[in-house]
Amino acid sequence: MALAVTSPPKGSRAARTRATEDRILAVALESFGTKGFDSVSLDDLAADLGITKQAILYHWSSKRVLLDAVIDRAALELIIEFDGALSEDGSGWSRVESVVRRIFRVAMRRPELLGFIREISRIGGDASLRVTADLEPFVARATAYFQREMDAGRLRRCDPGLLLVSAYSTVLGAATEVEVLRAVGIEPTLRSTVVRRRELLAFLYAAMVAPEYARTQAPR
Amino acid sequence: MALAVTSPPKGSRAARTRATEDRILAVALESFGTKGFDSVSLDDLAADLGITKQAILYHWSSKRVLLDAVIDRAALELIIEFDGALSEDGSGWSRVESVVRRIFRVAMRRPELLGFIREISRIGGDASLRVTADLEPFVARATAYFQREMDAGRLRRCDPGLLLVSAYSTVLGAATEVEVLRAVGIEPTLRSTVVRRRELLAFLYAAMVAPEYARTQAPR
DNA sequence: CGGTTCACTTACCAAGTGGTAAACAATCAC
DNA sequence: GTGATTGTTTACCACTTGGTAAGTGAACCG
Repeated sequence: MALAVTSPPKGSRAARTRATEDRILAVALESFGTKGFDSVSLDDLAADLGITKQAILYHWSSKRVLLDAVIDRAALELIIEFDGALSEDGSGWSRVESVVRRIFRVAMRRPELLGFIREISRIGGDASLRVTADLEPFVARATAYFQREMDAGRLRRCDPGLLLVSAYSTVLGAATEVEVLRAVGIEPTLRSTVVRRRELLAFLYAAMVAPEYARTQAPR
Repeated sequence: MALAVTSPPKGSRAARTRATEDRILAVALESFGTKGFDSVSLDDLAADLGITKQAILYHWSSKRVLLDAVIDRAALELIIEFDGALSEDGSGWSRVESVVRRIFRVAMRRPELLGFIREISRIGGDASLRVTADLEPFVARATAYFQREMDAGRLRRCDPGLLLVSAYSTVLGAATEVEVLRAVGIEPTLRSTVVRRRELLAFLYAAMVAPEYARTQAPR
């Protein structure tokens, strides 16, 4: 993601500045997403980056302003990850399946990204307003897609927004709720993830696909 | 829940002590669940309670030890809320439905309880081990129930643990993921909650109930 | 009644918090 | 080259953090 610029500084001054800000945002996103906003001090961040806290405050005037920047970055990365899947070919179930696979991949490779969105929801106030606004275009596309598929009789008819929330939290839960998985005796290894994804797809398939349409298709 | 003992202290000393500890645990659970463990200082808690921070530290030797006590309390309350539904009469879908309704009720009335469990998962380490251990008996009962229902052909056959996680995170998401709901244009009012619950039940019904069995029943 | 225990407060403390001010060194414009 | 600009550091600061030590008044027990 971020171009990891190491010890010998090169490129124009502007480019190096951009690279530094990029590194800070990347580390901040990771830390905020896994440990939580309040649990990460600016000193912690700076130590991880090998710089001083005041260097961070030079680029963003306060921790809160930095958070806004991290929110924008997280939303951007999320959209990049998922919007592509929504644009892919295929209709009905196959497109839903590709989105679910995409979410799983993100949840496995970059759990902090999804964790961060949750964290922001909890902070509330301006922060969640911001992430909501950032993601609005993507949400609009997704619900519009659901609506079209329902009209075409390929998805079970229901509130498209609620369907999105249900699917979102189901996938997010199965992908990230590690402790709960452990509680039911499922160690989150790589192999079990494949099984989990398969079962979850079956769960979602049953829940979402219109039964009349399903009968005309091979279920998996 | 906690017997709210107000200004004039009465009852035996032991009883009053228990009442105080109860109040502290209740407020701590609420605060930790909504704002997060690190975001709530002992001074904040004490101020909410109208006592001093040192009074809290008298009952629990450190903030971390207090957290353990709050975990135990949260797990106990969760089990009280849900275990009853598992023991109710009825089989197959009707029992699942009653559990879902129960979770919704808890999510609406006491969002901090479910939020706290999430928070604990994120803290990780000893904390999540503890909540896992506390909830183990309940989880065991639930998965055993699913297994029986699958054997009887009333629920779609799949991994019972995964089914529990999927159902759990779906319900929890629809019930608590307020920001996401807002993002898809659903204001979490009381009336919309009823609609949401109905749609979610349909979603889960389609996902969980074995199709052969469903055909013999009135879907709702 | 008198001493002990108990629940709690007042008074602190060292470490860490977000944030400011000023010094400094590399890089840019000329 | 020279002087201004820019990114970063060193030095601070006021305040909050979790936690300790000692004191206090009421309830309990003989």
